[in-house]
Amino acid sequence: MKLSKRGEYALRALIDFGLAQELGRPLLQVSELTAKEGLPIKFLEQILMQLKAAGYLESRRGKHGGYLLARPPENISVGQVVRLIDGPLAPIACVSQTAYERCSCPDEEHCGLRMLMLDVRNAISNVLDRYTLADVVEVTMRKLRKDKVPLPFALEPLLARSSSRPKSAKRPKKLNGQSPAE
Amino acid sequence: MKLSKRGEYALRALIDFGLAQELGRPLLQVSELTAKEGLPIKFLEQILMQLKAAGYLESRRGKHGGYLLARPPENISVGQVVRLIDGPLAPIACVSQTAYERCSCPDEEHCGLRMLMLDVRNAISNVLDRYTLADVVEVTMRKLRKDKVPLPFALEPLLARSSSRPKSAKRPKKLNGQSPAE
DNA sequence: TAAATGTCTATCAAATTAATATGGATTTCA
DNA sequence: TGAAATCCATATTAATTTGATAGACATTTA
Repeated sequence: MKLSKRGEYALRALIDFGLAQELGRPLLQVSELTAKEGLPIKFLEQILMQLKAAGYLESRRGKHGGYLLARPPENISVGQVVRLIDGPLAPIACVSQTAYERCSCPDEEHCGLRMLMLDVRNAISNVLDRYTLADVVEVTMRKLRKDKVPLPFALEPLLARSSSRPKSAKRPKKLNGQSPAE
Repeated sequence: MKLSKRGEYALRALIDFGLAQELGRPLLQVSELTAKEGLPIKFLEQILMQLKAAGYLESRRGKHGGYLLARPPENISVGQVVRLIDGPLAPIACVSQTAYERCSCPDEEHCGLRMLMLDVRNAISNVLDRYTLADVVEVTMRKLRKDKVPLPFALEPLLARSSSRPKSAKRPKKLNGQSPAE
């Protein structure tokens, strides 16, 4: 029932982009991400490109380039991201809602394994398809603040003054005066 | 979130052993199983040996040998079987209850991904750890009967008269007069 | 004693996953 | 203008896992 590293990194990255946007600096460089999370940079690049191709991220090229969310986090379903990267949620193809495939058993309609795995699929979907990136970011932020953990993603890493505003900026959300970390 | 073929075959086999026991002929040969489910015989052999080593099955060697359940189906947790064959239920190791491992993220306690995946783990566990083999067999039997599907595992394949009784036989459960299939 | 079965271990092939490498295109800015 | 920093694109490889096959052996029954 594993989530692949690729899937893990993709979600970590998206969550970071969500946090970054919330904190007023939506644009992150690949190198910042790999530094914060300790991931192989070239591998992460591939993943970000895939997320971009799928419409989750957009990018700025050149010297002070980077990636940022292309859509409001409320609009990004965690389940869809997992499907993009790791394939269907269902443990076996014959119970997948999005990628059904007949399985080998002689009588699907009376297959005990299938009934069981359908329950599992639905259980997984009931989590992943209910949460959006915004939910995950929100609960993360809440927990960080509650425990007074320094928030990540300093407002200005070197210079990024002229970079664009978040696409669907919510109210700017005044933060408490934490010193940024890392 | 895949279940491996190995896990799939293991569960299919156990369900079949459960049905067979319920139908009064607990002992099945590997060849019968591969015939019914269409699986590679040598691969299934390995899996059955693993299930035997783990105490789920016992075996009879020699001419009219085969495998049968070693424990009452009520006592076989589907989740434990999946763990045996496919490893922990948790999508990532840092939320596993049975095989916890620290993950790469700098602050586990405030990791959004981790909170999310913990929910997924619990959702999966809430299905797989609640069902026993007996539950799966029962619902399968019920459905087969409701739809009047011929029940599998004829009482006497060739000769098996002298084979042992089921270990923890429940009431013999008079079946309706279906003709056996396959 | 021969046939039918499970037992055991080794090996292999294919697929998937994870990562690395290399060079190119674009932008910024000194 | 040109060098540095970044994203872009593709190819390659290394490691792991998965799925399966092979073959000799042991045991039981008829």
